[in-house]
Amino acid sequence: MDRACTDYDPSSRMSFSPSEDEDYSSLQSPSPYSTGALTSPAQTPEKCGEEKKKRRGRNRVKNEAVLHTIKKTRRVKANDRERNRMHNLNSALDELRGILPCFPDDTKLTKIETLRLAHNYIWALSETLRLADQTKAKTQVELVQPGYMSPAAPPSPGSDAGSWMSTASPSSSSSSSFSASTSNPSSPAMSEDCYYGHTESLFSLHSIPQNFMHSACFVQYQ
DNA sequence: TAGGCCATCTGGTCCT
DNA sequence: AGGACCAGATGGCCTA
Repeated sequence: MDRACTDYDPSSRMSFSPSEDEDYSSLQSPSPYSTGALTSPAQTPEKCGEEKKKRRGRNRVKNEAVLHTIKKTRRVKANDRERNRMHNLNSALDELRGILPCFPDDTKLTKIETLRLAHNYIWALSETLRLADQTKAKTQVELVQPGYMSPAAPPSPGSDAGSWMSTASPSSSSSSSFSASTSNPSSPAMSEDCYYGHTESLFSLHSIPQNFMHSACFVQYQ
C-alpha cells in the first residue's frame, strides 16, 4: 500500500522543469559563509580559493537536501490530492449504486458492473418512455376511432420478451457490443422487489410489460 | 494459488 | 505555476 512512502528513492530522477530548479535556487538560504566575515585579511589568495571551494561544496550538499525536501513535499501534496480525487470518484460511484435498481444489500457491484448496469438502466428507461408514448398515441387513436384495431399491440406481460430484446437492444444505439447474457458469474442476482419498486408506477400507468424492463437491465457488455 | 478487484503512488500531460 | 486528470505499476485482500 504505502510502497512509495517506504520505497521512496531520493536518488531517482524526477522530471522537474528547469524553472523549478531556478525556484529552488531562489529559495537558498543565505550562507553564513557568504558574507565575507570569515575571510581574514591575512589569508593568502590560495587559502581563499580553497575556502571558496569548501563553501561551494557545503552549499551544494545543503542545496540538494533542500531540493529533496521540496520535491518530497510536492509529491506528498500531489499524492494527497490524487487520493482525494479518487475518493470523490468512489463516492459518486456509491451514489450511483444506490440509485440503480439492482442493489442487493449483501453484495456490492464492482465499479465496472456499476457503470455497465447504469448504462443499461438508462437505456431501458428510455425504451420504457418510448413504449409509453407509443401506447398513449394508440389509445388516443382508438378513442377518436372507436372501431380502430391496433395493427401491432404491444406484447402482454410474459410474452416473447426475447424478441423485444433482439429488436430493441442497446446495441442499436451504441457502438459497444452487447448481449443479453446473464451468465456473468460476478454479477449479483437482480433483486426483483428492489428493481420493480422504481418502475412500478410506469408499468401500471402505461401497460409496459415488466419482463421487458427486467430483461433489458440484464443486458451486459462483453 | 491464481486471478480479480481495489487503493495508492508516480510521472507525464493538459488545463486554468 | 499549480492543480486536475490520466494511465501504468505495485502490493494487499479476497475468493474459487
